[in-house]
Amino acid sequence: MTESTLPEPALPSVYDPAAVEAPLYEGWVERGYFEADEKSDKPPYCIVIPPPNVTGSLHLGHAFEHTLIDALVRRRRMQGYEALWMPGMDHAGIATQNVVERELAKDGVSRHDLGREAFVEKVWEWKAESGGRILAQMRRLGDGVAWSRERFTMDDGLSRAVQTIFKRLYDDELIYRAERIINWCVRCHTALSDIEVEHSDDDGELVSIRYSDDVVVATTRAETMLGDTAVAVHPDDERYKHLIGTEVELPLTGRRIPIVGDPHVDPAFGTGMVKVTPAHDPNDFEIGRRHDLPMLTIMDERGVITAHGPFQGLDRFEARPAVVAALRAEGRIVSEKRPYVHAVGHCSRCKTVVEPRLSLQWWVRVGPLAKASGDAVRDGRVAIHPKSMESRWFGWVDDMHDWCISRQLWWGHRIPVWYGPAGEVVCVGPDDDVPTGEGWVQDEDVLDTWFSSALWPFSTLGWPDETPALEKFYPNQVLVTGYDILFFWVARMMMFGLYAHAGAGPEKAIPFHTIALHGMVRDERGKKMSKSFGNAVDPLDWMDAYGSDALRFTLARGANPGADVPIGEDWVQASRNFCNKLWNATRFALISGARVGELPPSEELTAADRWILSRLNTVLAEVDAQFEDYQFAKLSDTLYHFAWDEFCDWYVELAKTQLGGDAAENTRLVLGHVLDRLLRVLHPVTPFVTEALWTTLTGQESLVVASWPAADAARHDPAAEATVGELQRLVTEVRRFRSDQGLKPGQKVPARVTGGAAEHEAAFRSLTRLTAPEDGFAATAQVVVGAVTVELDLSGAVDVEAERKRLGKDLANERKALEQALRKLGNEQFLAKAPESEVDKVRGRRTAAEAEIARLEAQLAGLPQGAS
RNA sequence: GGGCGCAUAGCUCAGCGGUAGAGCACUGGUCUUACAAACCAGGGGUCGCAGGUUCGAACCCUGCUGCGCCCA
Repeated sequence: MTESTLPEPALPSVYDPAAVEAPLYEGWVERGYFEADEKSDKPPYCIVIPPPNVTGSLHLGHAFEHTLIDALVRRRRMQGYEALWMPGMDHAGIATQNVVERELAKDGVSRHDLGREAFVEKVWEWKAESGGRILAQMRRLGDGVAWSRERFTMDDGLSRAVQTIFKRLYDDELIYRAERIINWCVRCHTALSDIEVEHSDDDGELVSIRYSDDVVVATTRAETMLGDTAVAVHPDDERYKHLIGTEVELPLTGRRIPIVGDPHVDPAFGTGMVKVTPAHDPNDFEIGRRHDLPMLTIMDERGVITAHGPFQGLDRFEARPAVVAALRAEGRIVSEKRPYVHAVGHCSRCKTVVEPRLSLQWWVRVGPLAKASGDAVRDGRVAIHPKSMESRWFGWVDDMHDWCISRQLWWGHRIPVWYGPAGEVVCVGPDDDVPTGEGWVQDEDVLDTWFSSALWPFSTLGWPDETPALEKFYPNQVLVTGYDILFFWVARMMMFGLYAHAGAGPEKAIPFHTIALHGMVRDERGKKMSKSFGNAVDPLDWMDAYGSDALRFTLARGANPGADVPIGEDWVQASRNFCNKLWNATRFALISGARVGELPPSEELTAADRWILSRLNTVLAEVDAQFEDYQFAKLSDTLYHFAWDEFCDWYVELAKTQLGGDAAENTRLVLGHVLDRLLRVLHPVTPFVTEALWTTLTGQESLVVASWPAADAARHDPAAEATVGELQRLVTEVRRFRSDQGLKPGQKVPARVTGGAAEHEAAFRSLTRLTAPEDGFAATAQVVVGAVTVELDLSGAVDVEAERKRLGKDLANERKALEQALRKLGNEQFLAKAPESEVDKVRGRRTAAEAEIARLEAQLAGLPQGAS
């Protein structure tokens, strides 16, 4: 049986991802592998995609998240679950409206020129033409989503879900309309919820203004003084107590405003007196409410001052220095601190400084909903992975503020509330008649995008209709998302999921059983990726250069639970190399005639065969446990080491000697068996290369629908592992000797082996290039490992100094080990208190070290003196 | 200002009570008939600092310093 008669398989010697990936993906889709059947008897496994933004394109954060989700879903599909990964996008109200308005602006057209209806029509046109680029990019990544079920938050069905839940919440008085201070973006011209505001420490100024001889206040927003309607002090502040109830004249305006006592004031900050601008500051608003103060709005929606003589028409940032200058002219500026670093809120969409503003908006009363969300985690119905993130969750849901849900936009779900001519307010459900007649108008605002995203785990499955898909796949099994949006949509999905399904009972109401949180993708130095910083990477570039599997494997390998993931090009390259390694290992196996078939009984297998099968069994069990615990980094690492360090570096090398002998046929079966299982378990993370190799190896249709390999405990073989472990130590020692001696890797050296190792002597000699002793064999050096002694004939050309150095190093290590052991054994406390097993271990270490030291000293003494 | 987290090899990270690990990078040697995107061998860490608990601490506790994140 000579291998040369076997045909060379049709695999080139280098893996070329570009040639493989696209056709494979299209084939999977065509054959419907990613579609799910809600009528199936299989247990359900459903994950909904965290909906990417319709304006977005694939970035590394998506690639990361999708890699994890895809791996989970693919594994469950292989395990026989009815696996469904729901794809889709959200309509991203502000972002999308901004994009389309920018487009229109190029032609000098504003949305107001078009009017609401025509503008929304334009947005739909834009969506059809340019939106959703990310969906095509997901195919490159290999995302196994059920394309036939793709959803969009503005679709009819999902819009109906939005209207349904709005009506229910409204009727339950969990939605209300109220005038409050909101975060106003003067550029986007809309309200923002608290979490759409990003705070940063910015340079500003702190100006202290004398309102009167007794009253000095400090502010970072001097222009707001125009809207002051009071000055507040702490009611117990002895310095100012007597002023409470008096009035002071507000400079520049001539208005007289009261001095009030309010416990909110911090007497230790500044002068202990604060100006109160109820219409332009959330804290001042509360003070204003408590003291029934007038609420004076001094800016319009663009942030332009609306009154007050000389300041009228100035932008807020122009008004600020102008007001300060005017006050200075009156000698009222006590001090100015500049720069003064303080926290400033910015619109998360456009980064414009947010203006707190009194405004009439719609709100969700989150109290009972947030409590239910906290309870679902508290009582274990919903698990958060990693558990350490739970405190973050409780910290948020247990102290959640009411959610501002109205947005002054045109793109989105319009609030289903109608106002009648006589002040009537009617909330309209999806099947209700819209009020008609003179004077009835619908609310102008639309809902926050997150309001519809919050329904995503069930609106995508058909809710509010009781569809078979909903019955089968709700609750979802897992939600995979970044810890940074735990509050954005996880909290909201929990609130709405639990509320909408409350009637189904606590177990069925939850939107998902598990929340698996991942971190942020960072660059190779751990820095946050951002366009402005210039370190953002387009994942498409890396997929082009190294293949999708390489990118996926790199991301999975970096995914420690809840932790951020640094990624650099070097690492993607390393993953590409790993894929190439798999490619070539399979290529070798095929050239060698490997095949998948029934394994012979253990008795007929060599120690090497039994060892790799034993290791495979262990690795399969480990990977299963790691998958169940969302330990993507660990499972990737486990597979990387098994594939490369154990299978390729040892088993394949050992197989080469076996293939030339009686065990050849068994070896082919073992090679095929291990490779088959290895490719299967790697498939969820690196679907493309494994598919290409596995179909070639097995001749079967696809790995996507192949079964998941189960660990087989019967293969566990400690004896074989011990045998091969000895062989590995022996081979490594001889190689070290050869390297230290400066022997060329290919150079054959005659050697005599005594003291064991008979079983694998052929393998040993092959791996170390040692030939059988010939006539006139004269040992000039020896390598000893345990009971085995290898005597080598270097034809007298021994580098004695190198040998002395090598043995000296070993000796030093052994002496150190002995010293440590003796120190412990000399400690009576250790002997008395440490567990017996621990003491025994140290005793064993001492005995072994003593023996090695004696041997090494003798060997050193036997070396020729002075020669080199 | 409040809360949370992290400081381990040149870099990025595992380990979380019993002789310090990985990947990449680095050094030396090899085109050894699957793979030079590879193979073989090697060097490299008083586990941020200071105390404490323990027979024993990278690992538990306290404080400090430096970073990061979230919230105000």
